[in-house]
Amino acid sequence: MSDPIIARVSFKEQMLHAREEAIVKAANRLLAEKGFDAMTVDEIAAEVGIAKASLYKHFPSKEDLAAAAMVRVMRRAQDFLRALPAGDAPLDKLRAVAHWTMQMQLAGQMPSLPSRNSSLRTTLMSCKPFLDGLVELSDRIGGWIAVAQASGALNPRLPVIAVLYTLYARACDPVLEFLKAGGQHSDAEIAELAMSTCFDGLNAR
Amino acid sequence: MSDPIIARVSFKEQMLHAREEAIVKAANRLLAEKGFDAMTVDEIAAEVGIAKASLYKHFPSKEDLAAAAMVRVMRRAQDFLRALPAGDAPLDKLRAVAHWTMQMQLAGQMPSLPSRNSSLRTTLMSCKPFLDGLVELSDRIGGWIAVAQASGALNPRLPVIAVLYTLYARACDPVLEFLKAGGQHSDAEIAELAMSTCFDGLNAR
DNA sequence: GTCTATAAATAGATAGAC
DNA sequence: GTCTATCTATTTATAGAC
Repeated sequence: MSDPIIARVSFKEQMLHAREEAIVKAANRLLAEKGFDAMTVDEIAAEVGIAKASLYKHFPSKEDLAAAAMVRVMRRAQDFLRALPAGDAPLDKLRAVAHWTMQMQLAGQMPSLPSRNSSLRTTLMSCKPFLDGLVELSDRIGGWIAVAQASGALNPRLPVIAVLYTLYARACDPVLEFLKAGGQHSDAEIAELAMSTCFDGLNAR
Repeated sequence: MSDPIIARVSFKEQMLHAREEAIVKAANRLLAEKGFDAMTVDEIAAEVGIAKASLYKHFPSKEDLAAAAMVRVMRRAQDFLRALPAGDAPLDKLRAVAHWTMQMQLAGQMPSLPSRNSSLRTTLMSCKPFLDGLVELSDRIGGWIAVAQASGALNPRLPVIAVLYTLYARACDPVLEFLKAGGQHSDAEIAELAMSTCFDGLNAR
């Protein structure tokens, strides 16, 4: 067997990591359900089942905790992008990403974006892991957009940045929530409708 | 001249109304800028230039004040709909409405929609003027959508409710804010891009 | 590290003088 | 009706025992 001292440290670290993962996961869920301003640290602690003071031993502030949750989502998005088959056409990759973000939202795991002058925005703009992830994400997706436009698959008259922002915005599209509240459609149908309006538009073709 | 007593009462009422209009207007602006949860009653009072206690003489709560602002926007939307030429094709009317909501948002006058379990939602769901306005608006627009689909202008495979919700959602589309922050496009160009992605989609045609 | 208890700050709402 | 001053509740954050 391995050195007992190392093993014990490793076990402790695993427990620590698991606890922090549970905290960030709860924050992620509440961030999706009600947004940064409306959610409280008490709720997060209650959902994890620990005292609020314990939570503050792991994260220095509510903003930092929320930022960690945002970084976690960013990492998941990057993992998804990397797992896409390299041979797929750029348009197919873009559609896959859009569909993934919609499924994330329908599953209650996509944070609603912070309002314009929220304190969370300030923190995120100083959060290197988040910004780096955002830049890498935007570069990859932006590249696919440009190629898809050149090949005639995407409308070439739209600036790349406009298409990119539109895809980001559709990840938080309230239409999904509206239709889900209506109760007339399954999650799969809702995602298909949103995909259609996003890529094909409302007009007939 | 008219009866001086009546004239004086009328003048007072005009002042009262003007004051309340100023309050609601400030609330409307802040509702658009940072949303219901993030804005404070102190900010509203400061913007109007009155004491917070005075504000509470006009409106019983923050929720009621915000609801009044929402009703005001609803009334403006109804006025816009009624002013549309009766001879216009339904699709043109739908495009005109969408364009109007985008201009409202670019002008900082479109309230961002309250998060799922905000106390404002509860108040709005009990606010008859708002609900009546919403129903009338939805009926009118829904009728145009159905006709536009029957005439082959709009995609007939989309449920009317999905198109309606999409138009509502695009009134608060964060893409407009993103592009405006980018500083590369004028408001008119941004509105055109949003109109194109909404009705024509991202795909080439 | 986790807890209970509490501090410190903020925000919605009100009392009471004028 | 408007103001100043204050109340009450909530929320972020911390102190200190274990």
